[in-house]
Amino acid sequence: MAEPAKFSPLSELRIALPSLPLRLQEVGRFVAANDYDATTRSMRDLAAEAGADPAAFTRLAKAIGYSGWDELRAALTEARRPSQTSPFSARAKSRRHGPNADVALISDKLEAEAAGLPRISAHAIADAARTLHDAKRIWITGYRSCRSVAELLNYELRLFRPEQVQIVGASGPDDLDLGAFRPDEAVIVIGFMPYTNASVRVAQAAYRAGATLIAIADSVAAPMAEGADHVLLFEAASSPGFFPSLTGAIAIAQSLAAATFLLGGTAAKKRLQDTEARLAATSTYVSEKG
Amino acid sequence: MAEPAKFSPLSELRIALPSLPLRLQEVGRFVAANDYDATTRSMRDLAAEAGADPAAFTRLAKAIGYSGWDELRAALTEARRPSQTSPFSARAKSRRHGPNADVALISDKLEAEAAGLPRISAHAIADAARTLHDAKRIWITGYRSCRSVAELLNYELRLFRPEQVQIVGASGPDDLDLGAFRPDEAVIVIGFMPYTNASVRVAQAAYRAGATLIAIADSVAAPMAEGADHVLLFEAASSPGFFPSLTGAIAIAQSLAAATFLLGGTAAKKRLQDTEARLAATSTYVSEKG
DNA sequence: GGAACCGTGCAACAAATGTTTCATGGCCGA
DNA sequence: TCGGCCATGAAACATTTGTTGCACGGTTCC
Repeated sequence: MAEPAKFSPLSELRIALPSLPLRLQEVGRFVAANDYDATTRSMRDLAAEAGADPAAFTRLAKAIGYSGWDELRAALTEARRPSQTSPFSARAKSRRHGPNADVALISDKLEAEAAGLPRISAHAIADAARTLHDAKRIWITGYRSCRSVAELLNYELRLFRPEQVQIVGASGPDDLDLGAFRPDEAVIVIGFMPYTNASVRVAQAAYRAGATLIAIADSVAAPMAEGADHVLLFEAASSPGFFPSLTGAIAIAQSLAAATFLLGGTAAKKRLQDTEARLAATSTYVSEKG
Repeated sequence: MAEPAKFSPLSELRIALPSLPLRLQEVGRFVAANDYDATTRSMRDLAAEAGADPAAFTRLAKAIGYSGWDELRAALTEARRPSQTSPFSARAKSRRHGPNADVALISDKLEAEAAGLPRISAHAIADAARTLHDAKRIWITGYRSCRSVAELLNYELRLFRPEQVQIVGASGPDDLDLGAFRPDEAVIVIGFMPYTNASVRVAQAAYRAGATLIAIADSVAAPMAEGADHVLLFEAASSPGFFPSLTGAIAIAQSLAAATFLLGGTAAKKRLQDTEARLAATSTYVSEKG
């Protein structure tokens, strides 16, 4: 009965709309306008809100080629499913061959990463920064490629909070640090799939010690995010086929450091100036020439 | 019963997760990982796929403060509602002097960084990758916050070229490495204003030794870009007032690594697979569960 | 060692779901 | 004007839904 849907269900609906009975048009428009509710709420619920008969929804579905409302809704649900990376994969495939296929791939990668950045929640970062501001001490963890993110965060935070920030395992085996977590401290764990056992251990230790746990991960389902007080999400898999992308994690780390710095007020500002002055005094930097 | 949800339902779930019974944790993780299906499909369906008892879902919902699964699902549904186009609304609201003006700042920062990424030249990266592919050995340099970029590049390149990549100064004073540069080797120097003397010294040493010099910098006028065979530019100052942004540099580093990997062909692929297999064998990663 | 407790799966329950049937009312063609 | 047709709403239908009571097995605490 239900022919394979070549078009998106919403398109099918729009196309068939004009040739439908009056009431079905009404209901069809309602579905098109509220397709999210259509996938989540019940048929009777929708009927009540649309001021129509429940049966009209079943009839509508059959009128445009589905076996019933259930099947239409299933199609709508699949059409809305997130993480559909189809646009990129399709494009990457089509461009794969050619003289400079690698150039196209790099462009795609950059574009994808740029698209991923704005999805990061600024609110979540601001909240996490407040936590860091209140913490007596800040521990940072990241393994494998996430180590670079951890070290960047460590570096920037230490610019204005030198003695209160530290990477887990920096001064000896990780295990020694795990026992040092205290309830008024904050522990930041950075990781994405596949997750390293070590990072999960750190997160669990932080949780057990009662320390505030901040997870920077690619999913709320990440094991280090369990029991975390703050979870900052980034997209690691935005570029197909290559290593996972870290730009999102870097952006989060830098935003987090900047927000924490702002909360520090004049005290943080003075610390930063002191650090900069010391670096300048030891002639770390190339002197500016006219 | 159902208290007003201050946090997102997924956050509540995550926070409560560790203190839950074993089987409830299991289904909780499943819900967190498949929250879209959780809002659209039926409880029994989910239970079948998760290999758990349907009752567990009801119990999970009650355990974290909801009156039942229906209410939890309703909360998840609302949290996912697409009309929440946070980037614009959040910024528009808090743009003024509010309690959290920092949120607006973070949003701006992220947006600015996203806008900066596509300006990176894919061609320049592809050319530089070709150089790296031909190099007998690859040296990497970055100081201060650029150290994280250097280490990420080092990490990713070593995944498929273990013995030919190394950070300058990794095994002793920098000066020792400076004398080791050879004409058939490549040296990558990463830096932005203000430039550190050390990085400039490395660049000059590479130039004198006749090694191929690749500069990743914020300007063609950067001192380490003088005499460089390849200059990859990124925008460091895109966010006003804060620390310079490193997302551009990270994006370049990752694209560079990916492009070099592609040039490596099957040999590089095999190396990477070997590395991954070794990591898996030593149980570095959290084992995936069905 | 016994008792109380908790976590867990199974099965039965009432409620809600999507579907179908039926009766009604309006419309057009004869 | 009549007869057939179709759109429409209400009610009855079989399923499926989320829930709850109960029994079993393991653990903990006297």
